[in-house]
Amino acid sequence: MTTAGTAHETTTRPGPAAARQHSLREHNLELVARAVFEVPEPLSRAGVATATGLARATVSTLVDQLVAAGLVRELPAVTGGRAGRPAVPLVPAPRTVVGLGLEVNVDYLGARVLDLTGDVVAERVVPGSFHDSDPTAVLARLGALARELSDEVTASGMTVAGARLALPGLVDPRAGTLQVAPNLGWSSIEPVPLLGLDLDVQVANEAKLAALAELAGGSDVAAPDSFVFVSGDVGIGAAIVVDRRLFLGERGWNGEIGHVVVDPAGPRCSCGAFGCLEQYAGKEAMMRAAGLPADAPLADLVARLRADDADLPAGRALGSALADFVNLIDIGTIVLGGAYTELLPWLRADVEAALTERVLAAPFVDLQVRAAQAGPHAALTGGAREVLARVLADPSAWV
Amino acid sequence: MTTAGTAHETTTRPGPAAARQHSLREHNLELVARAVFEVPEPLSRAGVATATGLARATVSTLVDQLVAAGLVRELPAVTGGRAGRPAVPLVPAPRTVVGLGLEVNVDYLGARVLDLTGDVVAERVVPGSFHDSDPTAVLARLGALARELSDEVTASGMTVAGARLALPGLVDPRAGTLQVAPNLGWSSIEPVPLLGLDLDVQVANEAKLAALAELAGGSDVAAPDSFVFVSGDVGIGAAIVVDRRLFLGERGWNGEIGHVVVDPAGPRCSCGAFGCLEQYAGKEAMMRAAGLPADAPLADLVARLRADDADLPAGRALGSALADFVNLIDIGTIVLGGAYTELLPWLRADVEAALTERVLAAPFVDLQVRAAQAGPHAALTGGAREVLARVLADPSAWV
DNA sequence: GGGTAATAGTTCAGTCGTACAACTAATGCG
DNA sequence: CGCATTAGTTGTACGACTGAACTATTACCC
Repeated sequence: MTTAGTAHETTTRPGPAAARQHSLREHNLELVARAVFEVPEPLSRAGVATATGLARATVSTLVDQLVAAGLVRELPAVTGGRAGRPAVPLVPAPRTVVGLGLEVNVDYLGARVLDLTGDVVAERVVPGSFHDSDPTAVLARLGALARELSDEVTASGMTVAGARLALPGLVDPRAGTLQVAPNLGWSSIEPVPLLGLDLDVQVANEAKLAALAELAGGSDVAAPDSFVFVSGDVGIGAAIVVDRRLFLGERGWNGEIGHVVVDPAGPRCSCGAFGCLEQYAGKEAMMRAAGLPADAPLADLVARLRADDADLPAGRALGSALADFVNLIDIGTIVLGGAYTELLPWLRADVEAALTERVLAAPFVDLQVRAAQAGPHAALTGGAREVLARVLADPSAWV
Repeated sequence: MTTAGTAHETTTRPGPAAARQHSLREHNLELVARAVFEVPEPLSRAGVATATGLARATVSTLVDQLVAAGLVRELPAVTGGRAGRPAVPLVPAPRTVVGLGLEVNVDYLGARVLDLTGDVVAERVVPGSFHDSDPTAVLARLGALARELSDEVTASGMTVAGARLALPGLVDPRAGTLQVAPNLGWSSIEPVPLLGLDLDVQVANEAKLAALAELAGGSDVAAPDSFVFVSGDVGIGAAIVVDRRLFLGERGWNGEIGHVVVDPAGPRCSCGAFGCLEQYAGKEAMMRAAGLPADAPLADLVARLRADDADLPAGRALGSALADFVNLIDIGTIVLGGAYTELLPWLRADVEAALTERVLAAPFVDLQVRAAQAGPHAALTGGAREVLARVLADPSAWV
């Protein structure tokens, strides 16, 4: 079923649907599933009951359904030092239902499979240079890679619930189209059919999916519930997460911080305007400012910065644009991803100074700037997690 | 019950609550209420059934409850030219449950009562100058005004469901506090107790409530489902509406477009930073640019513009800041309120030029700039409507 | 070792809300 | 005047949750 989401256009506003008996069950099934999945320590049926407020009897039937569907697994009863019948711990079932994350970016192409526990089950990442590439050829190649991976995990008895394709550009998830990806040189295509996959594949913006990966948190630090994720590379994209959900605006084309005005008298940008952030804090601009070739690897810049012990001039520009962002949307935590993760030590001072100087609410808010935790190729992880989150949100489809 | 919302802080994430049988009823009661309220032509019970997808029998019992609660009224059966038993049209009950909107702004103070049909039942607006005023005295005065109005409508048999107090500044609705309102000269106060009202009063930002008023739409033009509302006066505030709901960010302190960078080499702003939009497109800046005294009435500026037939220089700055806004949040419709409503003819060209030049998604979106429709003192209307929207969202509390 | 308290999980009758179908009510039309 | 048509009501069936009683399994104490 190679679908891209049907666009049920009606003249009347959609509005919420009528709630029937089975809507109740679906709602509570999701509630129980979340209770099992989003808790550090495994819960028992009784634990789920107290956590959700549902009756023990109700929880039992719901959990049984999740176990039967293969989404939840029972661990051996643990006879802890407490009196009473030992509890049966419930955990996300490993290696049963999995999500597939796909990505084409400027310098690599890859696919990653995650299971419900968050483990990486399999992955392939192919470095390359996809600047001004041919979408048909590249997507066919990624499709072949994905099919290989998918066949592999299916042979091991897992079910691939769906896939997300991350692209660095303006994407319409509902229509399944890519409007334009400047750094790939792609425009006006329908990427999903070109993959040739027999799966439910949806396209998404790379920064948005990377932000979702960030939500899972690092090994030591938990992710904040609301943050702005800024992915700095050749282009600069951002995503807004509020209460652990992506905020997409009208079409999902928000977060284009790379083209915020830093100085109207500044250099001309590839987008046609003058003084965009990208001309100060894009990867190529940072390289040139450091006296390096525009396409030098990031490591060269880091080495130079280590040696010179001087801040990046990009910091002031980035701080100014981020202050605008915070003034406009009121999110107090900023997570820097992409190249910025590694460059943060030489950016932090100027960014924080700009924020305290320019953000109106700064005296009343604890503004935080932190490095991304999600690791390399975060969009792959985010895409796979998004698929699995959809499974979690509607477990009844799997029962 | 002079409350300001309790802040149930728990260590665990709140999450959705368990759904019981009565949650079903509450959900469907809201669904039916919305169907009756948000439709231009009155619906019958059968009409509501087809519109909501609920069974006719279910709708009947739900409608009966709404009628019994006094939220919905039955009109005389209309024997239209069609065969069959005549339908009983259902309409929002006039003058039963009402909402109270309150506001203190720089140049006036007022209260307005709306009923469920959207009619203004009563209002008082007192012009004045509240720049650097004493919050205790001013709020006591507004409280007296509000009590007068409230007593009046209560004597006519109506029930005041609650009130919203609009203030031009940073407000924390949950805590019921005002952090700072620069143009009033107020900071760090709890306004609600100072009103001395025996009602559920909540504070809110003025631009946010004005945007809600805008949602009701004008007499001729329907309001868009998603838009950015920019309220331009001495200060410049904005609100973001997505799918007919306010987007508030983390604390409701978003939309501070007045302090977005227009030019880092520009004049120093009252906020301490340089080159903020307010220094170009704030009311006082526009007056001075036109050679008028900073506190001249808006009509003087309009007269001058009519005579000169020249665009406002503020247009370019405003357009630049709005382009940043659209790039960051992806909302295609911009509604200009406050002083901008009247000044739009002399701003439009430059604003639209900046948008098409700077917004990355401009080639793919129909960007629209339009004048606000909500009329004078929009925040009063928005506040009252917000109270009534809360009634609509949970009619079971009134049954 | 056996009794008791404690906790987990299951079973079952009770209640509530919706769906479906049959029924009554009221109108237009031929 | 009868029939078709549409609105609204009544009654039965079914599904989902609850609470209480019951079973299962452990720890602890004498």
